[in-house]
Amino acid sequence: MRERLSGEERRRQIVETAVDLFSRKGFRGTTTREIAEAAGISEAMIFKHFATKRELYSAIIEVKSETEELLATAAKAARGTHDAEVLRAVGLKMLEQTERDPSLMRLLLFSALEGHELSEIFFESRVRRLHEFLSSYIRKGVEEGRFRPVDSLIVARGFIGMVVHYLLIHELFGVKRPPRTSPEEVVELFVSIVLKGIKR
Amino acid sequence: MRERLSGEERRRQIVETAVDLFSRKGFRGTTTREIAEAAGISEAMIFKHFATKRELYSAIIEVKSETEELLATAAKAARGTHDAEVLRAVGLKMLEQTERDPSLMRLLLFSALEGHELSEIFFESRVRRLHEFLSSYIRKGVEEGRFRPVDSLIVARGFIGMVVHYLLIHELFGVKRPPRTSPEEVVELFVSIVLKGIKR
DNA sequence: TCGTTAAGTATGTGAGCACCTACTTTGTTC
DNA sequence: GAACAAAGTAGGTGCTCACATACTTAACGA
Repeated sequence: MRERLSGEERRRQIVETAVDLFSRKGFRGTTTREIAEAAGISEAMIFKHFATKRELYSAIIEVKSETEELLATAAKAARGTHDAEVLRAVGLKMLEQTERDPSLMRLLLFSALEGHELSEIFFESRVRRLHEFLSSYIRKGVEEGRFRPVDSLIVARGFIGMVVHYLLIHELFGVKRPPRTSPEEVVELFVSIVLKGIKR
Repeated sequence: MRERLSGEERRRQIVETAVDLFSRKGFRGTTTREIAEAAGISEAMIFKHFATKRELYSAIIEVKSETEELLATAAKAARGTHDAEVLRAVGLKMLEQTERDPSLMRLLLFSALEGHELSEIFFESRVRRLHEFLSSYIRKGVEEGRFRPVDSLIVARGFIGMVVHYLLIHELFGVKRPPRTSPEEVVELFVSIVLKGIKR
């Protein structure tokens, strides 16, 4: 016998199931039938909760854009004394979060490539705000004379790019992780390069 | 009246048309009907040249993996005197190549996300070899004492990550380019950060 | 305990997909 | 200029997809 859930619960369960499938196979690559099977219900239940497949996809993206742990961590770290702490916190959080659940990164890439209109919202909440945060932090360092005069936004993106690319290579292209190098060491190296690279 | 081409020519034309469509909409998002229409022929012609849609996709990836201008440029630059020249050459080439034709980058991402089996070959020829090249260049610098002892592969990926992420943001997420900063300046900044960051 | 509400299902349906079959046109060769 | 091979087409075919319809079952308050 199948478990009977409340509307709210079932809705959440459908979203969770769909996240997994969409992130692995994309919007077009995932069928509503598959989602229903994986959730252990009939297809019609999906359409009772979401008018269209696209609406389900949008619901996912909205839910996923909300969980904004990353920025909070970064902001807290920004009150630390050393520049290294801030960058390290951001880098490690990105690594940890993505390695624990790569579906977000894949979803972001898929929606951008497939040209989903909600990709922008997603990008805005997940990427842009992080860029802004790091950028303004670096700009302050420049103004205070700790860093040489650089375009802070480009530097911020550069640092994030290092980390993102590292993740991309492992999570997306399946390159096996270097056995003797820990994530902490990798982030540490990136942090030290950027900080040495922009200091006066 | 439609132009009648030789088999070889038509085959090439189909591939070119398909590259454009696949890179914009992915493998699953592109229909053989669309390709035929865009190429100005009937669908059956596609299947006369390629047994399956997947075979057409594979043909594309093989063709696209071959054009190895990038590494050649890099290798030439490696004979230059200054480290900056080498990194600059690699970075600029990546920028220039991708901005002229973003389809390659999109194709690479799509095939990795969609889990196409040829993604690996693609990755190997386009990405991995560049990593190896830069990595061994940096390793030499470390051995010769110009750079501090760092994991050369991580650094190489870090630098490439900076450039790739910059491209990703603009080509994929459609962020408008900063009006006052030229690509040359951006690459120059990345190069200077990495070189200052790893020098003794 | 009965009536209402909402969760849930079985079974379509029309559109669009990859791919096929049976055929016609065109360039080339002797 | 006839024979032949290869380029090209019109019009399917069966399958899968998103989504719809008509129904059944369970939960729960009055």
